[in-house]
Amino acid sequence: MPHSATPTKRPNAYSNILQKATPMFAAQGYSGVSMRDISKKVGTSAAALYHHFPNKQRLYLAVMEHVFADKVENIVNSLDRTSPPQNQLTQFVSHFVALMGNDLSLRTLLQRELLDGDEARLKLLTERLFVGPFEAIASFAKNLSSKSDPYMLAISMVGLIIFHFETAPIREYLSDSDRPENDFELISNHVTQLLSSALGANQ
Amino acid sequence: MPHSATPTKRPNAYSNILQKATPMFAAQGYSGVSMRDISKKVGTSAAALYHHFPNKQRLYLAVMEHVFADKVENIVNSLDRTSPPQNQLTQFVSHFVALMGNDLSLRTLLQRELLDGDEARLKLLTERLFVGPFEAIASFAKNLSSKSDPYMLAISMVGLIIFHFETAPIREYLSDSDRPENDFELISNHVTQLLSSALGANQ
DNA sequence: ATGACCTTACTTAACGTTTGTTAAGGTGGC
DNA sequence: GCCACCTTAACAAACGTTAAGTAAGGTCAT
Repeated sequence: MPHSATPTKRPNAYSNILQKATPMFAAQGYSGVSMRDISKKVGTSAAALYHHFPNKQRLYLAVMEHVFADKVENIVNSLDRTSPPQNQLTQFVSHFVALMGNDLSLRTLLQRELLDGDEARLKLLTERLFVGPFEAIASFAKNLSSKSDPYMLAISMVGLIIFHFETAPIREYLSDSDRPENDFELISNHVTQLLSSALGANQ
Repeated sequence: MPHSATPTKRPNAYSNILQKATPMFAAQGYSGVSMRDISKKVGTSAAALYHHFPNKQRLYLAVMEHVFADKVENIVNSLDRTSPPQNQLTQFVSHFVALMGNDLSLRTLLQRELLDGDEARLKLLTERLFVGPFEAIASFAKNLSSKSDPYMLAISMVGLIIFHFETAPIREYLSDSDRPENDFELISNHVTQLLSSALGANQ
């Protein structure tokens, strides 16, 4: 073989492991996935993983960092602070719906962390990643309504969106009506309308 | 010992095991808790558990049934279908907030099931337990607003409440303002107000 | 260009522990 | 004597992790 057939074939085992491990941890949780499980998916031995990560905990942490980095920060970048708060609301909702809908691992790991995360890790994650977007959301929430606490409102907005994805697997059993596909736009519109009629009315 | 000192001291090992295992599964998840962990908490040997349950899976399922039974059904009973929908909304929200706030295991196991539950178990749980309350909520939601899909609205209501509890552990790191205690009434009022101003306005 | 040397990336084997589960037997109330 | 209820001991498998060795490739003085 003279030179690599595929031009950019240097998968960098490290990030390849992260990539393979991410959906596994998302689907089965930390203690539901063994190092041997991961090694099988990657196609190496279990011991090889220890060449790249000191132990399982640190591998998991690296997965978290890999998943959350950038993506969460992009929320604050996607908001145009100069536009009227109503527009910012619409912007945020459609952006966040797309984020949660397209990245199953991100949403699942986020919810797992809220369930399983010890205090120290939750504090770290929150301060390093969540505070920024949260403040940005609360900021335009404050301009939307003087009636509600903007911080509670921000939590409500996020929860509203996430729960529609969380309940997606049981939706078809909940109501016998032939539901349409789990359409992002359906959720996006529903949430936007609910929030804007809640906040637009009694400002 | 002539007769039992404490009058009703017949703990019925079976339900005692369930009682001890419930918060453990809620906190650590299915694969995070071993049969020996449970046996230690109960105060017996691990093998003793197999006298009451055929295996770990069935023990877990019994825990689920034990936790969800009654409590979830009570939601539909707590609703007075004859009162105006606005009152039903207030009733439901305060009842559901109390339920989620007072029973940590219930909420946590519910969320774990939505994350981990295989299709078959989710279908079973939904049809046997969730459909009733869900229809009841959707029913008064339909009378509240003709604008939104009542089924999506019902999901929104539940998600709104649950997420405020889900994010409770990171709340203090999210905003530096000295938050009050995680007050049920605070959440209850916030959600009720948000929903009623959303739905009362453009009926 | 060669050999010595180092680093990187992996391998197979094995360690001690924990896992779910079973077998075999004992004890106390009916 | 029987049955509900528990015990201790053990099983094979899977767990996280480590040890030791090897093959490939780059570096560098000679």
